[in-house]
Amino acid sequence: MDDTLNANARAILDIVQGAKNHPTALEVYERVRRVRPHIGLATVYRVLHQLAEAGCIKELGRDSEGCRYDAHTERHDHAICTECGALLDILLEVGVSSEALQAAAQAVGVVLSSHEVRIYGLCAACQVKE
Amino acid sequence: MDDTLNANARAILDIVQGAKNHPTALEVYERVRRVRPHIGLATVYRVLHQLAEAGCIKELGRDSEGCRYDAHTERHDHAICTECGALLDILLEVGVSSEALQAAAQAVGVVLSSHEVRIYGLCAACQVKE
DNA sequence: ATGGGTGCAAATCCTTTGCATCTGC
DNA sequence: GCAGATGCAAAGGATTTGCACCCAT
Repeated sequence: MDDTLNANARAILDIVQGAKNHPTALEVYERVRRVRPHIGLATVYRVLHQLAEAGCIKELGRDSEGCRYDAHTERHDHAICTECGALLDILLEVGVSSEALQAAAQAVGVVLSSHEVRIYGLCAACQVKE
Repeated sequence: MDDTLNANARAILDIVQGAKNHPTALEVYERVRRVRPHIGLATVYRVLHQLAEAGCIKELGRDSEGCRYDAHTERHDHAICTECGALLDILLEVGVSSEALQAAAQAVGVVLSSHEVRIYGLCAACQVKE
């Protein structure tokens, strides 16, 4: 999956995979610069798109900071803080029944390929601040 | 819920509620201009935030076109086209068990307030193009 | 020499902000 | 007259693009 990657792409993939959070393109840029100081921001964006296209990473939606990337490619769910926007990985033990998903998808003419549950609420840090 | 709104806010809320799709701020702006030609884009953004804050509408995540708004405030789910990004309302008849949601939220220290299921796949229009 | 990948800078796009003006009370 | 709302234009921030350059083939 990754032996075709060049040095920049390799470094970027390593960073996304090694990140504990879901880094934005800018965060990836800053981190990759420590290893490859001459890399340009445009290359980071280009490579992130390629990696997402290739399925090595996933592009999560944008929030106020920008687009976030996730190297955790197996199906999983997310918890999102309604206050600060923090995005945390979760895994629902009991998923949604796939018949229900299929039915809902069919109802709007969509060919189902995956799904994700998002739960919203206050994260631990924001509970304290309230 | 809306008798405290002024004319601009009223017009904007009407437009979001009357929209069949999930309009972006720019779309709302263009539509509200037909009714109130002097309105500024900044006011549209300000009012949309206020309405979202007040719970009259919901702010959906941003996609390539920008931030989308939804006047459909009851809990529901979405189908998202992986090709063109189209965002469609769906409702899963069989939801996720609330115990599972609670458990997952607790596991990451989040106080659960709502949830949403997202299904991904090709929308009808994009199936044809493939 | 050739083509893809790269860096830089400029351009774009959406969104926010500053500020002077206008409005309703 | 004042406080809040508004329009306009400028600023801000993320992402994309144009283009010349460089490297490996």
